[in-house]
Amino acid sequence: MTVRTRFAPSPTGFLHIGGLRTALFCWLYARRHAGRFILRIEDTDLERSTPEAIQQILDGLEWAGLDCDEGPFFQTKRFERYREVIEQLLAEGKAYRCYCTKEELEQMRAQQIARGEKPRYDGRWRERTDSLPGVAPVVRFKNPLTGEAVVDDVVHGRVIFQNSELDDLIIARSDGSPTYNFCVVVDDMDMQITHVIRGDDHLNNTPRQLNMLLALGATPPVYAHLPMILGADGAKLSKRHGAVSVLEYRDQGFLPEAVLNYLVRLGWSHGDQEFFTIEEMQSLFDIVDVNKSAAAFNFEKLAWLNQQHMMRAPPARLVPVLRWHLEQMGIEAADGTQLEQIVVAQRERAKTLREMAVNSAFFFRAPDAYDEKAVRKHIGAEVPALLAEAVVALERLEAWTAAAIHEVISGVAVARGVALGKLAQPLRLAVCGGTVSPPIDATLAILGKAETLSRLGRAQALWSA
RNA sequence: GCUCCCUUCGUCUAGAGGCCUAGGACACGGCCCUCUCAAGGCUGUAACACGAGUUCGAAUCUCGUAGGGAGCGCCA
Repeated sequence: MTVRTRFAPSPTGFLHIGGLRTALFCWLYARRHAGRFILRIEDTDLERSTPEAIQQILDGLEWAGLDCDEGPFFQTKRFERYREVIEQLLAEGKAYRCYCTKEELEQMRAQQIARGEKPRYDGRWRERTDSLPGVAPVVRFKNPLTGEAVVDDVVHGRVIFQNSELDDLIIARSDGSPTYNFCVVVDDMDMQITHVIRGDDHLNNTPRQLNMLLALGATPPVYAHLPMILGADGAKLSKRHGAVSVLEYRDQGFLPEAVLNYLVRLGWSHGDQEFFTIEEMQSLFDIVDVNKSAAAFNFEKLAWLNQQHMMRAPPARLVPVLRWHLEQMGIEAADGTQLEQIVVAQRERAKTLREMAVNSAFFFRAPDAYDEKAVRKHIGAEVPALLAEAVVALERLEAWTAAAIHEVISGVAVARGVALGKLAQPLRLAVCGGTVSPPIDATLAILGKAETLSRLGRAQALWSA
């Protein structure tokens, strides 16, 4: 039997990082077992579902590279099918119409809570066959009164629920529209889902779904309930924790493979390994290795992993991403070769591609000011003469490569009897306006001879005065 | 309130009864490397929630306690 997993988000907001983790585990499990990954949009809540949210989810998954094999399916397009199954259950006596009003139910709940009981429907219409004129009924599923629902969860082990704890849930609203728990059951059955992998906030829904599946004569899927992802403070993940939407990570300069690598290690591990390529995740991931406890999101570790991925990726992989971030800053960088050199020079000194773009702006824009503190520290009385000598030597240089530049600069330093730093820092300051850049030889090589000399000239004029 | 779930360094985790003087990673501190910043190397601080029990032996098994979370909707 081929493995079939599904990711079933509801389009009531953007795709958030917890949802992406769930999607990732579903996707990895399907890929690992040469199965199928199915995308299903659970949009039965007509009030809150929006087309923008649907697009956001699709964009997020595409950016992350989690491609689906089937779908997206939309529950709103399957209402006829749900109606059919509801009729079937009604006809078989496995469901019934309930004419309770919302007010009546609310009162029931209030009384139960007052008595310290678990609020639940008491089944007062379960055996009635009459109707109440003027009231549009809901349809309820006849949950077994006795016995137990046993969920053999891959991550939690066997979890047993007493049927007596469960009530008869509504499967069709008074307007006839089907409800979430019911749609899930019909869809998982129709789509022949073999493994339901989802957040463990759904663990409590599982016994109801299991009972409905059994009532419909379907073979229940394997269940795996993943631990939740918490904010850095250990509280439930929300907007105030910063980036929650998947697309924000793209905008902040994270690589999708790094985000996935970070997420896969939340709740899953493979010995002591921290770095995983997508291919490694696909071949190593297994739900039996998922642990049970919730994990707090840690931006520093994500940033570290992002850098690790940047350092190991082929430079050409990063070029278009860096170009995009530069464009966001109003910098048009046409020369791909130069961008590739920048990537190689900068990737070990930036955690994100956005940071790399910021750090690399000076390659495209001559500094309009020099860091004052640095000028005071590095531009002493001896610097103009030192710089002048370096400029002369650089002007003579034909082969403008990092190695040749290095030779020239260290040659000047040695000749003047000063440490390389005494020359490198003034050069750096002149060329990029600050004290931080890749090694000075590489920096000048990337900048080009003409631009280097032009910037040095400007600085000389200023510092000689 | 009731039901269900969870509990190893600050954080992510390794750990399937002796291999644990509890390992790795992020973060943090120190040292090294060094033209700046990084990256890298070495190194340090730091955890089995608590209490019983089972066992020759428990982070690992059982039961309690405490703390955290989820669910209990004509939301998904």
